[in-house]
Amino acid sequence: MNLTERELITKASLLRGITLGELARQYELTVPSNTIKSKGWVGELLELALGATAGNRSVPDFESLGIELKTLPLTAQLQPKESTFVCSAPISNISASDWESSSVCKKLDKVLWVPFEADTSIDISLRRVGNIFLWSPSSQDIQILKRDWEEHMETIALGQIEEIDGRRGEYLQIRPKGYSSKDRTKTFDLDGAPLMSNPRGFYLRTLFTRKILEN
DNA sequence: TATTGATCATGC
DNA sequence: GCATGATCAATA
Repeated sequence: MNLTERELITKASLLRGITLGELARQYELTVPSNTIKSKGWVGELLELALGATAGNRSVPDFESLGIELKTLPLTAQLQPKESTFVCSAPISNISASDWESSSVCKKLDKVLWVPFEADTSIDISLRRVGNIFLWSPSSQDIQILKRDWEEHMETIALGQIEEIDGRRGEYLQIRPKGYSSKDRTKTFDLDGAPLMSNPRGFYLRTLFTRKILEN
């Protein structure tokens, strides 16, 4: 049942132009009337359609291929509309790690991008899937991502998590990630003393996914 | 109006 | 609570 990379790409290419409504019908899913209560729906639909197997385990969507699936919502101008969540930021333990062994690096090693129409004027069931493509970061991309990651991790290691905001990082930013701003998770302050803080996640800026899309 | 900060759903 | 999947909405 495990597809080869080539088979996956072929399968993905067949989805070009299909509407979310058509795809949902194939899997007997109901198209949500709005995305506010169904934020992850498109991602889950594409996981089904392409046979991703990871569920909510912390492994790539296509485990045997080491490929991560990411939907990429587009504006009416076919530009990326939103930043892309990568993974949560480790703020609770100072696990001495380097870029190569980081979750961010592993997640972005191979990504199957699924661009799709996300302009709100289009009915959800009529939004079309675009040209799905397999991508890996270029060496220049990696240089910048690695630098961003190292700067964020150093700030966290110094116990300055509260200083971090979404303005930091050229390609990779850190923003809140949780159920609400009241969410708290364990971390530490600049003296190493325990502190409760808002959970955060790593996100790719739209500036970066726009560059990806252009190539 | 682009970006940062806040939020929604589900499974275990 | 944290992993998965993200988009909404206030504000600069």
